[in-house]
Amino acid sequence: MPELPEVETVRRGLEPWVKGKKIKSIEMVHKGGNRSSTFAPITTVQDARILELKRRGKFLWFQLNRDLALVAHLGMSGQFLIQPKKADDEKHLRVRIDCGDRKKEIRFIDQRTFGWVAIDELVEVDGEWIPRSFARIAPDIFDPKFDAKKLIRKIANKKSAIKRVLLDQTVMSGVGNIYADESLWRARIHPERMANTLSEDEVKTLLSSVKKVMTKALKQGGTSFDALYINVNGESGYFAVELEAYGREDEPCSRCGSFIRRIVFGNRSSHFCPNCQKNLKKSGAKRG
DNA sequence: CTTATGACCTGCAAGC
DNA sequence: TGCTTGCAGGTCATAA
Repeated sequence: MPELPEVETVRRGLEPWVKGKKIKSIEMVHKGGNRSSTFAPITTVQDARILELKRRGKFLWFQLNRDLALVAHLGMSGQFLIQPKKADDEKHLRVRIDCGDRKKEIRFIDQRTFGWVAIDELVEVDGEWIPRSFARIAPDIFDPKFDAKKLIRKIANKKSAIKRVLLDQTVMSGVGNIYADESLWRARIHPERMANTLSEDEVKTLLSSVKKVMTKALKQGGTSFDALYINVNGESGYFAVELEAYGREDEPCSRCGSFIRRIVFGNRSSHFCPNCQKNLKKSGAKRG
């Protein structure tokens, strides 16, 4: 569910509850997805101090005063909530963290179990120590390490539909199904266009669309369709009302009035305007 | 190496 | 009122 703007909204909401705090207790109430690292039991970080709450792409990472990190991924339905300690356990409660507040605790809740919280070891990448779980993903578009030139070259060599490339976290992280469709709509590029047929200008337009769409979404607290994505205080995000393509099948395009279409490829839905976002006849890769 | 596919899991809505 | 089918914000192992 959550893409970069939603994960960042959660990070900002959670930060004041954890930054500089000591982990008084941490408990795996119910095992989450089978992706959880088995590097160490979660209670290993008890008594550690949380120095920073960081994010790369869709991964959250609690930086500790240890050689270990506490890592979290929300998957499709994971959420962090600040709850009263005396509130009943939620049906899908996975992890409970007490950071010393007298009345409140942090809960990780996840209906679909694709999310997880785990201990991870640190590895060095580009002179920076980051958790092994996401050491291979590329920087996201807001990361100071984001290198547009390098990315443009990478995309130019991809023999795959541009939508797939946008979703590939090792190319650029943070983009998911909603913001891929929204960015492509904004850049007037068909999701099935082969990446290596895009001109440099088209790729630049696309990247600035990704940034623009995500910046706007972040200002609205992300996109909520239901209770599966909410901020740590239970509030929804309000970007859904501004969506132009995603989830708008058979509704008119706000630019030209044509009806938005939904197609399925790569096991995902793609929404686009058939008039504004035309696919080129496959002429193959450029020669020479 | 690259790219494509389906598996993982729960719950909801629509159609019969 | 069931039952079945399809769909959902993501990632990963495996196959080709």
